[in-house]
Amino acid sequence: MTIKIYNTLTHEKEEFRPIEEGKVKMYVCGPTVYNYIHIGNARPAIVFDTVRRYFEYKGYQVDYVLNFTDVDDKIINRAKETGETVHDIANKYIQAYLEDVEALGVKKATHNPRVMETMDEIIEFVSSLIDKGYAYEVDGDVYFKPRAFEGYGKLSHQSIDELRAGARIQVGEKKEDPLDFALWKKAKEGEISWDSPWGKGRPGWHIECSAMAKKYLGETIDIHAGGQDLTFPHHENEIAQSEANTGKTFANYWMHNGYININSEKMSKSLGNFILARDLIAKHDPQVIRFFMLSVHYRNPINFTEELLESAKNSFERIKTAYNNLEHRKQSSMNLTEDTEEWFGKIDEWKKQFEKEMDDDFNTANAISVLFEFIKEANQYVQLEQTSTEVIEKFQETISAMLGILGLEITEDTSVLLDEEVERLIEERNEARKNRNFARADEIRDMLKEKGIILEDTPQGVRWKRG
RNA sequence: GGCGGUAUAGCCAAGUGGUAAGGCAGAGGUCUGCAAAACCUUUAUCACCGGUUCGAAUCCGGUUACCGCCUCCA
Repeated sequence: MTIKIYNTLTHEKEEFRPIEEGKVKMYVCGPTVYNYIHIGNARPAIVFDTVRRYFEYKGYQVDYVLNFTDVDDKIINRAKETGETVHDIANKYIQAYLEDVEALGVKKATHNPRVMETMDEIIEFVSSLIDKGYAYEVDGDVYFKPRAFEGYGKLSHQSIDELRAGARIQVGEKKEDPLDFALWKKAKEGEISWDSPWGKGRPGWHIECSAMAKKYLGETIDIHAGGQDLTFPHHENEIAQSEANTGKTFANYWMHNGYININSEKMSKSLGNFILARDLIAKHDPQVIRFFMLSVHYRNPINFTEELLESAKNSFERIKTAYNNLEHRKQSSMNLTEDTEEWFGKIDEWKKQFEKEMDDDFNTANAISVLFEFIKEANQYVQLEQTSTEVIEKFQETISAMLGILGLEITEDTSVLLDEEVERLIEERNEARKNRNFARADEIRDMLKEKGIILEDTPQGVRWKRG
């Protein structure tokens, strides 16, 4: 089965065909590092990490590039406010980003290029665009001319004349056309800058991604991804720059994730209604946060509330409970039962079903619903009179595999060994139950509950967990 | 003004032509000494109007509401 991807370029789901057999070259627009990331920034990190994981699960080798914008007005302003250097600010928040995203189960990118470290390539790129007549220099600034690039607007599906109405010229800019955008900005007095053929300055925002993608992935890449709001102008401009420069298709597939809303309103740093990823991680199990994000299709908006997160927590708990109940049932299972093979077949079917949903434009919402149906099957199995260890283990492996694709895992309880005292209490309770001294039995169960240990009596003996 | 998206049960959320997945919450039942967990049963005709079709949540037209992009933004 091939993977289908909804391509913003065509507004259709298309079968994924890699440029190079067995490989995926993927570029994801990363954060501007002037602050801690909010949960809206966390969404693409999680979503595209899941895309990557699924490709890898299917046997692809994925080159995953995520950049850091470490030279930008906001960073410069931030540095002015705090008295730190631009480098300090950037380093601090890059570190913070990596921590936050790791907590959320995001794998490390193959490359994490930074603007400061890509300056030579950027300057070379800009020069090339000037040479080819797509860009011009005015008094230390360099601008790109969208009108010179045929096909401008093809990603955002806007005609160049309609875009014109929205374009503005800011004070001090010397554009020939309002649509023109900066490739290189002349340095202001005392501002961080780099030498270039046009004097001291720094790159415009869009050019960095074109330069980095080319540097690490080549002139044509498979997938370019980012938040919906980057479609225009950022990605539109990237296409224009890259394709004007190379004459080749920049990216075959464009993927854009939906926003996270707070009270049905877009969350953004500019609106100030944001929740920092690290604050949320401190309060909630990051796995639950990830699970919550993946329970909605990546292109749809997510409305965030504490209640919805709570609901996601309970859902996720159901999966963990099922897994742990399987674990407990292992002790009372036999090596093989007559229908072992039959169960193996059934389990494989569920896995295929799960993959089918993922193949369809990474429909994690549907994949999760398959997982829940599978969980139900597992729960039913656990209650059979005779169970096979192999089948139980296969159930567990499959649950882990499905979760693994989503970047989730059943974490081992590190404090899995009972204190001797607790063990003794469970034993005592068993004795009490035998003697039908239920008052004492309940007393012990309540006592343990207060210590965070939940006892459950099953036909196969006492099952306990930390709650 | 231009472009685009969304509208499905109490809540969340899938579903692009054949009589509505899944989860949370609720109700009833089974199991249990009681509980827990689990299992079983139970809750919608898909914003509205009209059209196409044997048949539409799903296609077309219109209406309403909300949201986003067009300006830094995941």
